[in-house]
Amino acid sequence: MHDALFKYIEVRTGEKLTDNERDVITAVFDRKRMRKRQYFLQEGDVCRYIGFIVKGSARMFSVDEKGHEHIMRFGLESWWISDQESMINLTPSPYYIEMLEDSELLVISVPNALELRNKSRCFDLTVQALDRHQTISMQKRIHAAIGMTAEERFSDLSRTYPEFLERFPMNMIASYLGLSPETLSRIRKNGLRK
Amino acid sequence: MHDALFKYIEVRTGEKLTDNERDVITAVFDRKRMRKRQYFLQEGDVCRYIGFIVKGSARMFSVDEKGHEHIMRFGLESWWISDQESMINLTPSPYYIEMLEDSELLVISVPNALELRNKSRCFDLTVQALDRHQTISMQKRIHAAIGMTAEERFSDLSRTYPEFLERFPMNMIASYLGLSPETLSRIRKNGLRK
DNA sequence: AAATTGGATTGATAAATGTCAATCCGGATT
DNA sequence: AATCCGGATTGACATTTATCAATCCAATTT
Repeated sequence: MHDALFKYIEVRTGEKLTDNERDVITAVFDRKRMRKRQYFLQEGDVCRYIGFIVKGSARMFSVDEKGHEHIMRFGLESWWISDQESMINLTPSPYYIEMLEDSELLVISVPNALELRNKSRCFDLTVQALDRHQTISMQKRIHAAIGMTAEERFSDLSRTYPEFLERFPMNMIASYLGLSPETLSRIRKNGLRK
Repeated sequence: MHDALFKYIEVRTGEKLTDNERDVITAVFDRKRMRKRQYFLQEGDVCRYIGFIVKGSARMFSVDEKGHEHIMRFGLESWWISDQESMINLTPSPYYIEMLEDSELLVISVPNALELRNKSRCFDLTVQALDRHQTISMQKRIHAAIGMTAEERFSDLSRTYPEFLERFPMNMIASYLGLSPETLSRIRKNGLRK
């Protein structure tokens, strides 16, 4: 069912979708089930699809020369997954997108998504709002990364995305924060007294 | 003259501006001269204007409790300055935007900018492209911040924005990279041999 | 010319964080 | 029940980076 997506769009835009818009959207979003550990995108591939998470979760990460993983973002219900740079420039992605739980997605191809923005004003507005929202949240993350200590970053994350702590293992939280799992473990033990 | 902006929009959109569009744009962008060290935005203020740098440069930064400055972004000719979060949500900005050279800007109020997007398709497309571009470059910066060593970040910056090194003092480059000036100095002396 | 200022550099030292190895624990698998 | 495995923790130690203080230099300002 595409209801989760309809609702998401209506909430975001504050407008009601017409029957026609619903049909158009239904036509271009395919339902896709993915299992835990399955890859939505693999390093080296061009990102040709955008996924809307109806149920489940995902992470987008890179792997450096030493084999260490760096988590760029997480995804939860009602979040979108894709590598924007790869999908816009049609360049091979340096990232993996991996499902962290058995998940249910609504998937649209990149060309269809571009076309849909012309057909449905609501969808277009949604994408615009999403871009804006992303820019803002990324700016905050940069601010945290260059200006805060490890402990401050963790406590900031706990406030901003408490659900991450429930949903994802600590070694991934550490990677998201740019820390080693050991350091995060020690921070959680001692820190947060302030 | 607003020519620099017209040219920028036409290059970005690949479309030619109509005379009408040019008039509409000219009507809402004011020319503004600013001197070195003048503030375009101060911490605590709501960001009510967006600036297009015709000539000069700027930095956007925050100041933490210890009085340390953290540079979030630089601006050069043909770059835009504003705090997106503050201007969209009408919240007080945690950032300063300060001119680093005597500069010439084209300034538009936030409400006018929103309206202009409806009046000029080219302008709307430009803003969209800008948002997308920003998202991509911020993602790269996050990747650098959480996954690279200080030395790698500097060498990455040297490749991506060589003009920064020409134009801005090293203590600001250090702040942008999330490093102390001393550490950057030592990296530049020893590092980069790899 | 003298004085001031903003930046850059250097050395000594401290603090933060990473690395490596070992262990532990609980839930899933057989 | 025995085993396996992903994840968390801990200690010892290495490395990176920050901090503090001093100096230097060149460009302005006086």
